[in-house]
Amino acid sequence: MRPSLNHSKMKSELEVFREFLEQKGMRSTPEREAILTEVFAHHDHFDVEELIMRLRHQGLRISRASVYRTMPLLVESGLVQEVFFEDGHMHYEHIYGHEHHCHLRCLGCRKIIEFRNGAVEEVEKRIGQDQQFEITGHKLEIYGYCQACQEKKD
Amino acid sequence: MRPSLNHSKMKSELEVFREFLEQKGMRSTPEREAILTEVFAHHDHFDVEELIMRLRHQGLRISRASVYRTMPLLVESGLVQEVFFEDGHMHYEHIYGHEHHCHLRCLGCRKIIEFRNGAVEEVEKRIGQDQQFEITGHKLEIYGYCQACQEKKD
DNA sequence: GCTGTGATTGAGACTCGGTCTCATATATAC
DNA sequence: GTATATATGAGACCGAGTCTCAATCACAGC
Repeated sequence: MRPSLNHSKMKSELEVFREFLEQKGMRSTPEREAILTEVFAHHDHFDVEELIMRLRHQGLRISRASVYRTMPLLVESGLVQEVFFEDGHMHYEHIYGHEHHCHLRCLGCRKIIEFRNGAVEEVEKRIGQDQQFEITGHKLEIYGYCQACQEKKD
Repeated sequence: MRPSLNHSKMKSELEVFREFLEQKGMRSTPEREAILTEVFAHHDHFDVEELIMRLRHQGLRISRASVYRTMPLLVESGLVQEVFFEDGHMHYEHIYGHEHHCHLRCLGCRKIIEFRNGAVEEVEKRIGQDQQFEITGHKLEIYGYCQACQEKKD
């Protein structure tokens, strides 16, 4: 479902992550790389507890602390982004290798619909210029009711 | 700074809140109304702890539980919105009587710049039509570096 | 390849935002 | 005024995320 970019000339996420760590004077460790690999192994939104379960399921016993410590690194490196905060904890998705997209959230069934819309990026660019702001990213979240839930309401 | 609408023909926030509560079969209480009043007494973003301190400062001893219980009501009634989750807790602002605006967040100094841009709303409307979604609201948060922090980085 | 050392990990204690419980109080219907 | 269902307050509780510190490990320098 999620549109992918042409990967032929792209660095792998592992390369990107290693370079990011090196440039920060941090070390590449099996734990960090296993977390990265698992994050990119599925294409859905996830939260940290889910990720830990998936790692456990692989037979990898990486501590909760390490996973929590690694998440901000993945975000800072631009490989992953925070999507939304719900049910008391943050939800993430990997974004490296995917075109930027925004989220429609149904308040009825909690379904998330992803969509791409170039106009958003253009508006963003203009706003940055107006405000003399160097934009590094944005989060657009639209909420409401999906078609099915609109019908249920009636 | 924040653009206000023409209030001449508008219901007061208190009226809106009372109607909202009645329509939900809930009661209007002095605690709920004091919380509402305090929320509308200042024009900055706030978090629940701050709000509780402000209420205490007024000599009002409303329990944390009541304040936490009231916040979702204010949000659901459309008087208040969640702005962003930061430092481990949610931040709010009152929106009733103000034009819709979005937020630029500086990752350097954490400053928040509010701005209004009609193009965002138009894009949103179009997206809703495309996806057959009934849109009730949206949150656009752009992050990056303000002019001062850009200079500091060099 | 071995060594030294500073970064990293893991286990579990800890913090703190937010929720829940339940006895008491109170808003509203009659 | 009375009945009753809803709301409040105090504090216990929950759970996401952080911190501590001893043990381990990645990597630079030899």
